[in-house]
Amino acid sequence: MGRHSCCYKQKLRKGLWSPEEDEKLLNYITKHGHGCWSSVPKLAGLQRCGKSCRLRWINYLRPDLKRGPFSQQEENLIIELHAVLGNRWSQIAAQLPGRTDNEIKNLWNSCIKKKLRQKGIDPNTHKPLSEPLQQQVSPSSTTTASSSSPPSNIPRNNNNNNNNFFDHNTNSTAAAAAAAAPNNFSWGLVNESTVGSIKSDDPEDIKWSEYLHSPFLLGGGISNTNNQNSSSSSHLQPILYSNIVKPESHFSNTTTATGSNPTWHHQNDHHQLQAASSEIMYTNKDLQRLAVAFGQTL
DNA sequence: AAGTACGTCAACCGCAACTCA
DNA sequence: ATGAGTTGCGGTTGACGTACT
Repeated sequence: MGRHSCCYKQKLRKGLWSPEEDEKLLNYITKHGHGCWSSVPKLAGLQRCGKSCRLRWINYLRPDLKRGPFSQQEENLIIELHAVLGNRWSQIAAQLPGRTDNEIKNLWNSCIKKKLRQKGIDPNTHKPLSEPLQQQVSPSSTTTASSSSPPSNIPRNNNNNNNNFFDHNTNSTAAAAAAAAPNNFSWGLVNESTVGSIKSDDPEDIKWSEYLHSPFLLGGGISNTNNQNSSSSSHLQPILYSNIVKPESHFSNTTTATGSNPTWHHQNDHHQLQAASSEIMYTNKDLQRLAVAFGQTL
């Protein structure tokens, strides 16, 4: 493990890319696709490691990149997504077509954090800065009070096949994540040990709770666009990521004709969330965990 | 004009997870 | 089951430009 094997090779260039290098890489990938990144530099005639080539392509050369400054709408979306996802920049970027995780991370660190602080909002917790720290950290927290970087503390799941941001594994990490989550929302709720942990007097939290209990998230509104074989126990069920954003921001809660099952509707058909084509895939196992956490069955 | 502080951004680094022999 | 090779992610760094003193 550790350092990429190609980085051991001698005479590899580092630092900024020259226009000539960009041209070589662009020409090669346009003609052949990237394939195995480790072989790209050799085949493209570049004195770079594959990792560097990949990064350059993803962050700069990719044809579908959107250039220019972020719009206010994009910034707002990033803030909302960060409140839910923490520092999972790649997942945030997936909701902003044409933007890269690196770009969003830089924007967050250099600009948005500052703006939020100026508004009296803690960029880590998304709560007012004046709020006592004790209220931000649950008594069962295994994290220190100073590590007030909630969702960003959640261990990332690098399973690239499902992009699932829920922790499937340990009680300790789930508890830490739950303790650090914004608005007392329990990030440990997918862990059986924390079932029923959504407890709050905050009206916003209640909305969250209602939303999280909505039929959509629990399977009622989930369409299986990826695998039509619903009898398969391992098939993936996509949930549009936009439905994880706080509902009061983008959705209105209405009831169906039957009056029994509330459904969430997007308030703006042209919102970028709608434009985002990427979907987060959940396995049945994930959904079952959610159901268990909420005391419901699928 | 020169020096310093600050902000932005591209790129690197280290790590974890995945793939495959 | 194991380990080397590969990929992707988030944190961090350093170069560069601009504002300020």
